[in-house]
Amino acid sequence: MKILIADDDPQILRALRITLTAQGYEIVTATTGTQAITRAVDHRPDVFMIDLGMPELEGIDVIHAIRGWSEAPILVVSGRSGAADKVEALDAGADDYVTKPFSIEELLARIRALTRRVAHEDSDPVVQLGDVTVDLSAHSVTRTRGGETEHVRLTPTEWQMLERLVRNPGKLVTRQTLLTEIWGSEHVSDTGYLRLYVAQLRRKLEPDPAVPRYLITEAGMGYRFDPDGGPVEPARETAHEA
Amino acid sequence: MKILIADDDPQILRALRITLTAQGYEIVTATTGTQAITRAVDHRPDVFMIDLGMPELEGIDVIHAIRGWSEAPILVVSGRSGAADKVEALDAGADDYVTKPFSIEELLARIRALTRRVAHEDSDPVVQLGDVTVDLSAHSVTRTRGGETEHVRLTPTEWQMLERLVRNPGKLVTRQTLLTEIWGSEHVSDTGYLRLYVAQLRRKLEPDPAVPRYLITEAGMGYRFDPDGGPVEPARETAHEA
DNA sequence: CGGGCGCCGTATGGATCCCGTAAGAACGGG
DNA sequence: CCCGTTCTTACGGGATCCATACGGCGCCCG
Repeated sequence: MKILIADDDPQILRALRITLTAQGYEIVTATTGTQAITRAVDHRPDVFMIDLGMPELEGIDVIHAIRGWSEAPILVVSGRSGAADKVEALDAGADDYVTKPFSIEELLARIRALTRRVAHEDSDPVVQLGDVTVDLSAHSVTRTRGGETEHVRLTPTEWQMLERLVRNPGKLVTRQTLLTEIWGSEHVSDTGYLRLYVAQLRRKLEPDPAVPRYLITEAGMGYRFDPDGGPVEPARETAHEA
Repeated sequence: MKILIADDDPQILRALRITLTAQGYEIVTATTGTQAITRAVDHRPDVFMIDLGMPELEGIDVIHAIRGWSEAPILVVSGRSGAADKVEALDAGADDYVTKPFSIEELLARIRALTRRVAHEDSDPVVQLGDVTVDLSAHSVTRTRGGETEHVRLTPTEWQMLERLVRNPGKLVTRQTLLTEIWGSEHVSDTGYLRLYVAQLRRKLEPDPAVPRYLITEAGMGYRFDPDGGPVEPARETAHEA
């Protein structure tokens, strides 16, 4: 997420750069109106923070210029607190207006509110197991067969186990961990739950349940989810390499 | 353009109603949190103006509830000017925060800024469930049978539930989520509400209520709306078939 | 080299919980 | 006071979960 900050006060610029960088934003700064436009065209920021009282070009004109080609949110930061200034800026195309001095926490929250609408493409944890798609956020499992998608129904316990495995791709999940996290801390002795539900999951998810490629069992330790699907032909000899 | 104003001060309500009506807006008012949610579901406003200090239900909870099914802009109007309150409201899903007393001109400008963004978005929430059409924006359900269209009446609670499900197509909606968002955060134990209203919805919407194809129940977890209508042949238990 | 043992996969049956349905009471607005 | 909505209660059916049993496989050990 890239933010362009246009302010003629270098001290404010420095402070904001430090704070916003710490929040994970990428910062581009400008000290004049013309520079703001130039850098905006150059860097294509996702959010604008624009001060009104800049030399060379008024902030209002900068807003107009930006709105000529960008839909990105514009947050105006200004020392003027009059209603007329706010109305003018907002009607020019700004999305929010904050007066100096402002709380940095509030500013961050307003930036989050503005970017929330633009950046709803937060990567959904979606995992592919051959022709089966697992969407953890939607709690849905679908199998695509010949262009047709059909839903695969999972019981709550099956979900619990699948979630534990998929959220740790490639890593071993101890039998102990699964038992205590799903059935409670008092369960330590394996009475056969795991084998049961792993079998059930494989039957519903694996292309060939008899030859597991994604839900791998580590004998004596636990289970592991292999996101790559393992080898296609497991019957060969892959003995000693380096 | 319809605006819902939720405030416990009837005097403010009256003043805002006059001013905003003069601007060409359609106004819906509410004086309590629960009433705000009810009327929101009922009238589907394009913008929300919510006061924080309302009885029955905190403004924050109202914001959460609205965000459960609506993307409409939320403007918080509050007497509290602390940064913490602002951060909390904005992070809960609000788009703007204005402190009382406020300039009416500024308020109008902020509303214009918020609605400007919505006008560009073009999600037309119309869903088909067999021969039944659900128009979320128009707040209407019609069944077309042999060229003839008849109106289907839904109670407010039925709408609440249908909204939650249809707004999240394909995604599982937890029983917990439905309970807390529709009946309040104090409800956690299922006393049978959900089964009741889901049955009611199925009776009114499903082509064959005995074999649900759109309002799918996920045993032990919640419910899910399947926009594709699922398979014609309901999936049997996973045995050993090709 | 062979047997014993432990671990894993699979199948089956019963106990329990959850879901769908219905009928009736309580509540609130017109 | 009537009517629509919401809530309570109860019951039958089905799904889920759990316990048990059996066969296969690899590993350790004799």
